[in-house]
Amino acid sequence: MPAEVATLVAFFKALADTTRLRIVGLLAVEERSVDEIATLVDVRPPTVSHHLSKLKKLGLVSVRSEGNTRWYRLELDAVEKLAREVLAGDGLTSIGDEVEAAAEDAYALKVMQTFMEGERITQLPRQWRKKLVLVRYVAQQFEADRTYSEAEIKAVIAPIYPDHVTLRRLMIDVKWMLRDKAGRAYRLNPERLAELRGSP
Amino acid sequence: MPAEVATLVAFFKALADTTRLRIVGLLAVEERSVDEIATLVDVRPPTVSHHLSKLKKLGLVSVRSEGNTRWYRLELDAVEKLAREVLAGDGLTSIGDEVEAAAEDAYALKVMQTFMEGERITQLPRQWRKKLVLVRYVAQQFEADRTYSEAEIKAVIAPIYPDHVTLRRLMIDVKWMLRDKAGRAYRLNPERLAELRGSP
DNA sequence: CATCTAATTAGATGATCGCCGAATTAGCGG
DNA sequence: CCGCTAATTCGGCGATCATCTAATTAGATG
Repeated sequence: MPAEVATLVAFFKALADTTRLRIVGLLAVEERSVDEIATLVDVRPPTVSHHLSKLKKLGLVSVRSEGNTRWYRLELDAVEKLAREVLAGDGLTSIGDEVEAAAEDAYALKVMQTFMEGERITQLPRQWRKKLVLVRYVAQQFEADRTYSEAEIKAVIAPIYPDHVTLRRLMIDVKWMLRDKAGRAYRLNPERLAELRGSP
Repeated sequence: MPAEVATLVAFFKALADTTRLRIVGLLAVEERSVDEIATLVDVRPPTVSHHLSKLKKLGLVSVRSEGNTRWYRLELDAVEKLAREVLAGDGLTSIGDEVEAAAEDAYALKVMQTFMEGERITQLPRQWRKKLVLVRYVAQQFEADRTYSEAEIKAVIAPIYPDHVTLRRLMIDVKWMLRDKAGRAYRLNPERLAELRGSP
């Protein structure tokens, strides 16, 4: 299973402080007491205690009591496990997918609100990705399981956007629609119908 | 060369924010514009710009201009390189060494200030590591290249700490001092003289 | 039981930092 | 050259967080 965003952020936060990273460094060498750490990194013991409790909560560090001094040690396995997730190659990519999946709809919606007014496209965006959103919207206006003549295509598109030729060409470039190689018949690409209906 | 503390902290800081990590995730999949990112992670463009500039300053991200939109991409090499330093096994350890080297003196000083008064040891600390500091101090009071009888040892230690027997035994346990196996002669361990003179 | 030491908790302060809205700059098209 | 879009910069607000001192808990010692 890929890394959760929240988990990774927590991990990075833990090491994103000079004092805390130095403490972790010390514990990577050998176990140490709060008091030792305090003098070695030059902060007061309460501060060290505070940092250690954070690290402990994440399982990066463990304690052993002896008398009334407490010996802290680094849980190297936990550290390496998390660090490895970042390296995993698709570790970051999977975060990207996660974000996209959650927000692709919102993006399409925003683009449509910007470049359309009701059912009509007011202007074609210049950015390719935004253009795609509108082309997809137009393609959704066609029915599956039938063919369209050039005139019929125009009849559907023109009310949405005057320059129907451009939009027809775009639909074909992007392969939402196929052109019959023999004559002048068009039809929706049957292989991508599900894709066209689904939200993304 | 091992990782600098400051470098690593900067790296962790960069990824230690949910929004920023999600942005990095998106860029790990494909290059994106500020505007797209803004809608996908649901913050205003100025915020995205702000984050991207931070990432760029660290070289984790690069830009390409096209018209007046700017396409950001992730520098995967840079990310992996830094992440690998953490995993390097001795990556964290080397930080520990760095901290120790810089502060071991301070630690010894503090221990001595706590448990000594002038030239005299007021009390022997219970923590082993603290005890070591004082034992080392005592060992430094002896001359190299000569031997000591038991009485002479006592003559050196007693003014510093009444229980000279304990301290003598400690010096031997820790191997600052050697006991002649035949008789009753003691001398500093010649193999560790340099260590005894140097500050740590 | 009184005392000492090690550590933690509590409360306060100051700095950092993410986020936003408003204003500004840069590129493009009529 | 004016208007539009994309992006950045600026100033400010609010939250988070590292750090400190002071007070408290827990162990060990005599």
